[in-house]
Amino acid sequence: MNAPHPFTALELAEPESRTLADRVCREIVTAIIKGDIPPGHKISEPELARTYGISRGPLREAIRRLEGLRLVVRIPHVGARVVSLSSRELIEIYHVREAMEGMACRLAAQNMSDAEIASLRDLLDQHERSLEQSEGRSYFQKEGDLDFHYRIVQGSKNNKLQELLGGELYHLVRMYRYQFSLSSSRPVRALAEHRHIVDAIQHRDGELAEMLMRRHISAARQNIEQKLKAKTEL
Amino acid sequence: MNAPHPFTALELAEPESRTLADRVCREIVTAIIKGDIPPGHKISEPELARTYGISRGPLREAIRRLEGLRLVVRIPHVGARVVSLSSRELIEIYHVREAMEGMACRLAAQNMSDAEIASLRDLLDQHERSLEQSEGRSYFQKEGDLDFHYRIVQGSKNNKLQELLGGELYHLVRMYRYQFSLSSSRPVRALAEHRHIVDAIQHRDGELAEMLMRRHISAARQNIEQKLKAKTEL
DNA sequence: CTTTTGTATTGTGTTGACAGTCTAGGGGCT
DNA sequence: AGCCCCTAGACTGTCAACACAATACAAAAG
Repeated sequence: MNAPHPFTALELAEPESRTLADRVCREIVTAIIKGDIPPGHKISEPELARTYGISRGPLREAIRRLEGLRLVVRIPHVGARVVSLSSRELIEIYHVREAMEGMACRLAAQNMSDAEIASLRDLLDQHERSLEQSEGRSYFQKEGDLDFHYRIVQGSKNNKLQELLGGELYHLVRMYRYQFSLSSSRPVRALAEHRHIVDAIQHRDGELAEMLMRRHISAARQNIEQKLKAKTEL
Repeated sequence: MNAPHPFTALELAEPESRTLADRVCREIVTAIIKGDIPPGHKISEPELARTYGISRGPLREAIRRLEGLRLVVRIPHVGARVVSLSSRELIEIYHVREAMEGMACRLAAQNMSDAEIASLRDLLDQHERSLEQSEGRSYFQKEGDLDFHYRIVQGSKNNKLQELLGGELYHLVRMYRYQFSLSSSRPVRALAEHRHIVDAIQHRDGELAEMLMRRHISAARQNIEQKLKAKTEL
């Protein structure tokens, strides 16, 4: 009944890609997100080709796709490097999330089915139990939060929103969380905010839902800004 | 001093791409946007390779990039097709624009330099003259409107916003405009709204600027919805 | 005449090899 | 000793050829 692993909702649809390039692309994505390939690291085509046991052709196509996902930057005749994480870019991403997920929430309030809303409540209950058990450090901090946000985005029934958020931004957010260990340090408060958002959606109050989501993400951003500031002042 | 041609702000940085794949990719992008390759058209690799006089290797990488730009959809072992334009997706894009450009406007109000704002006013004056001359059909309708919006996005100083809007959405918007001939049919009103937005930015009133931009795009969306409705009722 | 199956052909996925470009290291010059 | 240039190596960009999957067509059976 439970998800087999916390990534479920975030993984792309196809479980087994039919082409080498797609399969390797996905492997490299997770390798980058988990930090197995560190930020700024040079990506050597012959080396990676040997590592994954494929030729350079499919690998180059995979890299081209990674470029589209903004996970690597390519310079002609020089090569590709994993994106280096700047705190400035992280803040930028949160501004974009505030705007887009706010809109997603507004649309979700008018487009989500009652069943989806109920399922969303179940997810929050699950988070609460997980929160009590581990005293707020394990599941919720890692992928559960993104799981909630992703469901809202799905509930907007807006494909472009889903593509833009799920296709690029969330990869980067996960990457930052893994490497900066910046996972939400205010899980109890965040959970309460999540509940208020679901309430607004259930009442079909799009404006309120949007405002609450924007505040929620804005608060998370300010929390991160403050943390980063404290870090640099050490 | 003036832009050499109306596309300037929209074109990507590099004037001459150093690699075949990049060059061909850009050529195909314009071909798709202009409608030379119609929506839904099957993309045959050998055919295009002959057309552009290159091998299939770089062409495949270009297609992979087009896939990232959401201009083509690929099915493994079947091939790539140019995206087919649905009116639903067009509406979705305008919802995304409302959210993202609203945020861009808010940020622009606090981040644009006085010189940039002055330059923006010049652009609007230029639009007004062009509007008087052609009685509102030529320049402003085609790319001038997007030029204004793109400058606001640049003014936000948020790279992620620039990437997401300039990299994917604006290509699609231009594509729709070319093919549906849906260019803003309310140029005078739109220009007035643009001026109000710049006023708010100049007063450094981010909240007002965001609200005005959201209304502006929302009005454009409703205008399109109404037009599409009238079209289907014919 | 319709349907189904087998075959042929087109096209995608993949590989290996070749050519041009960038980088690094060493030697010569100031 | 420091700087510049040159050469060697590695790597990226490009091309042509091979293997397999999918589609289209045609022939035969119901």
